[in-house]
Amino acid sequence: MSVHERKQREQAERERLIVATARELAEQQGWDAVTTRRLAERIEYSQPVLYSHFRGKREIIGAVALDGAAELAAAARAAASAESDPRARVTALALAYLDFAEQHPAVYDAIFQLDGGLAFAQEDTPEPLKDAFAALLETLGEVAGEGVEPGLFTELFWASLHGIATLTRAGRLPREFAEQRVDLLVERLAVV
Amino acid sequence: MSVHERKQREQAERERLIVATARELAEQQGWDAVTTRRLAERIEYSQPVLYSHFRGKREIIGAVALDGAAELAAAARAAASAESDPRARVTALALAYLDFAEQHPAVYDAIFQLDGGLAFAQEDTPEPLKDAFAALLETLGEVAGEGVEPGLFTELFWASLHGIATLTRAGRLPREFAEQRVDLLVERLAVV
DNA sequence: CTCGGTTGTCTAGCAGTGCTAGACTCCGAC
DNA sequence: GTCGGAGTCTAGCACTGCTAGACAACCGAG
Repeated sequence: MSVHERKQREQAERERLIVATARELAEQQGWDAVTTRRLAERIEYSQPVLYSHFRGKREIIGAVALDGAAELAAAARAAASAESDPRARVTALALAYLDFAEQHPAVYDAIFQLDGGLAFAQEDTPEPLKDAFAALLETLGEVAGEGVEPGLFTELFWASLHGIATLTRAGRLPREFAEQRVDLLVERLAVV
Repeated sequence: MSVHERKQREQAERERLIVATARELAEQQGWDAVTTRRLAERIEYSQPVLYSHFRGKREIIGAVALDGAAELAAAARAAASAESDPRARVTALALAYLDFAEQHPAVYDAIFQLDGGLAFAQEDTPEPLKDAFAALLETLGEVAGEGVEPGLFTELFWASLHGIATLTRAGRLPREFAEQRVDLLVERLAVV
């Protein structure tokens, strides 16, 4: 039995290696550079090995997305917990979110932009994704305002952040005045 | 000379055909299905002909984006002009924007999501893109509120709409309650 | 009305993509 | 020590964007 267990351990180990390498490659050179050949070469196995762990490239992206979602949730909670005033918390959360998107564009894309074959906003949504939303909800729910469903408010606030993040990164929004935009967003949307 | 002119006319005609066909194909089957081979087949020419009009696929996407931006601007102005009350105008604009994104996902992607090799938010930004932003500014500038730069406010509002549009279309946001989200956005962001 | 040259178009091919069938090797169980 | 199966690789498929070079068609000059 222990042989079998060792093999399983090695299997899991290699799976982590694949995901970590894919992420690294994506962050260094963008997702376009993450080809199955290059990925295989980096992990020092042949291409077909990838397919014994994942159904295809899409599932690898999905795996990176799940990892990233957990980190995003942690970053959001860390930023929020550093502030006591509700409004300051929201600002900190927003800045942390945008910072994550800026610092880890490839991971952000894996989560929100690319097709990782993941289900969103459904019962079978993977836990890390649900939890990332929950992390936002914890802080944003407090400033939804009376008569406004916290979930709906969180969705809206999140969508706004997502729009800012993606448009900025794609060069559609000037980086100038980024902070003013966030301030204005918080000032108007958040009800104290 | 007239021979030369005729050739130029035919050239321009065929260029329109390429762009229109690319758009049609993208709207029918998504941009992934828009390959140079398929596109060439549909316009009943061989692949290299595409490259005598455009440097590559990216420029074709860019051309579709410019067409689309003009339409988006027109749709925005049409929606806004149908309302006299500033707040109602903003709501109408927002709904028109989201409706455009929903009805023409491929074109919307060409403008805001894909790389069409276009410059944004710069001096050399193509006119249709500038004009689309101007169309938003016309209506949104009115409700920026005191002491808030209309351009900045428009960018923020637009980013929010963009976030809603993309997250909804990617299945990240439930279509349910879409209208409530817009109402909330307008209610909070727009200052009458 | 013919002929040369330009202009336009096509065929064929390159290097790359995601993915897979089938051969092979190696290792644990008997 | 041998056998069977798990694990891995080589080689290849059908596709991608893009291009070099052969070819044909047509225009203007004589």
